[in-house]
Amino acid sequence: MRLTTKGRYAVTAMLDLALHHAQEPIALADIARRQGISLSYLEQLFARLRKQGLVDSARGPGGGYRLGRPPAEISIANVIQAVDEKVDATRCGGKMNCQGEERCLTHDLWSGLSDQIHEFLDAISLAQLVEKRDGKNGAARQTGSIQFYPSAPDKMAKTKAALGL
Amino acid sequence: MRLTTKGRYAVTAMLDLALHHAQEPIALADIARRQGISLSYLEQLFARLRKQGLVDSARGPGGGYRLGRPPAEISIANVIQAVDEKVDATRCGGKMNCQGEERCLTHDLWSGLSDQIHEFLDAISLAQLVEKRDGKNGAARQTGSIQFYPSAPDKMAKTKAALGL
DNA sequence: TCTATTGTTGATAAAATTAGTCAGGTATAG
DNA sequence: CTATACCTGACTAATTTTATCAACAATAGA
Repeated sequence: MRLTTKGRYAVTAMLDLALHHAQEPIALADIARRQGISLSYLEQLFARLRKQGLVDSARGPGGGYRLGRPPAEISIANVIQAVDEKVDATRCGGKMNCQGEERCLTHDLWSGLSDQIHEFLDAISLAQLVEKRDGKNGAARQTGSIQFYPSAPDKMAKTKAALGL
Repeated sequence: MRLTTKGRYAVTAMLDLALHHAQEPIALADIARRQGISLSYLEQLFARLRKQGLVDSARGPGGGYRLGRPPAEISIANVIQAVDEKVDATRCGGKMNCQGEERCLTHDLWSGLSDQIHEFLDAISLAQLVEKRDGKNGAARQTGSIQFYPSAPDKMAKTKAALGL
């Protein structure tokens, strides 16, 4: 799991879409203007988001993009993975041909952590982020009260367990 | 909070050090060989880690690096922040001069999430990762039972609260 | 004490990867 | 038709990673 500006742009754009969910399709040009991201870069990102089914597109005048499924069913991890093609984190692909005991050991530790991060981000949906701030007006950062991904209770349990709770 | 290969290398190297904690200093050449990271890159990373006091260095034959403080007192977030100089995540530095309502809105959502990720990683120490696999031999990834950062119980509570628990 | 060895430190630059731009094409509503 | 907005692929810029080099520090052994 990697977390770069690319993923941040994608999440930001998807949040923008989620805020206009169930309305007319949103043109990328609007998102570009609102979020301060270049149109051409957005086009590149949305090509991938579309391939993953995270968004639907409509061409022509009045066209644009819509969320491919309800915001509650799109996790942050979904979005990031769609645009940030995964790099073989361990560099020994599934800890084979990984010579030396020490190496596999640290690689195991890292990939364990990496899994935790992934589960963490997979437990947060677009809907949650949006709902969260509907309660408080604009004070989204002070009080962090993020709920778990509701449509995947099994993952929630898993993440809770992972946190030792 | 950014999560790139650079941070991964740093964490991997620090884990390697943690595994040899309280022994002789470890030469970077050893880590480079064991973890498959270029020596020169490690030298650059460790220059930063040293400046942050996360490691101590010893020169001369038999020299190398040691952890700067007990592994239980070094969080993953510490390591990543030391090498990955922070990028202004919102691009409107603290949500000022952020024209347009929509923009600040999504930026708030993002920075809230970003804070969560940071707290999450700050709640995991090197010691925990190492201890974790001491129980199970090599099966570190299947059962994720990461404990919270023991020397910072306040942060643990904060993270728990952030998760809505 | 002198010297060879091992290893750090810092600067600089090349190679490789990633991020972002640009110029054109395609579909569609009016 | 035509204006809008998606789509695609080639291109450039920026960053990350590796490599090279020149000093410097500490130690072991003669």
